[in-house]
Amino acid sequence: MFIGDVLAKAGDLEGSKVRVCGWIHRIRDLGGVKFVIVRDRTGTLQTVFKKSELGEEVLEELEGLREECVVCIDGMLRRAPTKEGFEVAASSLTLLSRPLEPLPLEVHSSLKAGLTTRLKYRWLDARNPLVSGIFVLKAWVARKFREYYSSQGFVEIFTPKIVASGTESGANVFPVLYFDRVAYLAQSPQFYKQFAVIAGFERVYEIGPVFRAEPHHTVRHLNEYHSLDIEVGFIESYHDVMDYVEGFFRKLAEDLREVEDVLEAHQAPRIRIPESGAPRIPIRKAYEILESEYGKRIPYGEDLDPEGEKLLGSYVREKYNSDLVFVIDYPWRVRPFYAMRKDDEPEWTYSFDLLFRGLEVVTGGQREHRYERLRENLKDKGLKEEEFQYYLEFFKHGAPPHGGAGMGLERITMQILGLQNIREARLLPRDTERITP
RNA sequence: GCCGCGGUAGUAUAGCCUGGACGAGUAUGCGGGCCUGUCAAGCCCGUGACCCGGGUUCAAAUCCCGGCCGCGGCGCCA
Repeated sequence: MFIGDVLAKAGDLEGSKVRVCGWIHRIRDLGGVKFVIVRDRTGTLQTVFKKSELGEEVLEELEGLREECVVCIDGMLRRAPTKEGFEVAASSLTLLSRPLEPLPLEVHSSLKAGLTTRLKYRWLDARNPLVSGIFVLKAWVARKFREYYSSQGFVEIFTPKIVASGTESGANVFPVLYFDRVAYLAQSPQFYKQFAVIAGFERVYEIGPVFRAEPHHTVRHLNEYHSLDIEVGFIESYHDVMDYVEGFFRKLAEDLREVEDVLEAHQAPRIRIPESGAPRIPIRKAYEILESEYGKRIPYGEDLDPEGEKLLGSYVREKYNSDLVFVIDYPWRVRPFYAMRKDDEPEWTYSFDLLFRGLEVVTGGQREHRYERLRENLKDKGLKEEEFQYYLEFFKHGAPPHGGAGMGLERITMQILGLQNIREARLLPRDTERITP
């Protein structure tokens, strides 16, 4: 039985025999009485061994016991002035495994170690409840994503991660040997989710890994991460896509109490989204706000830099009491060729980014679904049509207007919990320096 | 890719600027001892480190040069 279950039913189980299995979290040895705190995924529970009750022999078995030994302990559950309100009066202990060497990382205080050390010994670090909580929350976000979009009539798809070319410039992809040819790890499911819409599924979503071969050195980039992707056909405008994205975040905000324990442990605040909706600010307006409010100048027609995003994040927080802000109508020159350009001003696009507490966590927009326009876009970007031939083919036989978005699962997790480094939100991060463990 | 910072016991740190009493301090872990209600248990004893190579100097953890490794900012992006 999980410790969490024992504690949940403690009222009924009081006075009866229980068995708890897990790792030894702490030992407090007072000589004639020994407290052994056991930890499993669901919590910790104190067990107590008394010499006067058990005799010398049982106590001797505890010699050499130390932190992170794997044990099962049998005993009687009773009330006690512990944090949990209960303890197990132990009758026996079964030792299943013990550390062969001094621990390179102390589990109960692993967060005091440097991130490099923690990642090197991640199997120890992840035993810290504060750490495993991150991944419980991450799994919860993924589940909410599935639930929300399924409920909105979306179908989950599973697209190839080995691909023939990148989706944009092709510069930032990892090559892999594919029999006698070179293939690449997918940097985005972009083309295939559009494929799925055109193939008649109309509304699709996918949770999958994406690979970016950029040598970045920052706290918000990984070379492998999980992308939450959606794509929707028959939209009226890119606002429909934003509505779907906002709906998902609203769902997260509403249901956040389901993961209250994790939030409390990380002292994470609620997600604030105004009743009227998250503000949608054209980037040209954002330039003005940054300049007038903060004296921050972004060159006209450029993307926001990280500082600009942070500032805009605090602006909407104060002005709209919102953790979310859509920045819309990005310049054509900073967006990929498949973005739809605005009818009346082709230097701008029907696209958006979503900033969550000042960090870009979602990118999306309406896609160009008209074959000839797509060819023009490619040409305008200086891309070779031949390289995107297979993609262009999709659009020859009836492609509805559509749009979609890609969201970074680790970035969302990081922003919900206020983590300082995205690597914390990835069990085994892949970055420029790290491919093990 | 460009720029900046750093590398001291298993882990986390002090010391470095201003070279000498640093024979490298502290916490925790680990080994041993005492202890029957701890909850960061406590107390006592022990254990264990200056990234590598070269240079300056009477003297280098400390200053200089090179290397290796790591971290971060920017660019790019989720």
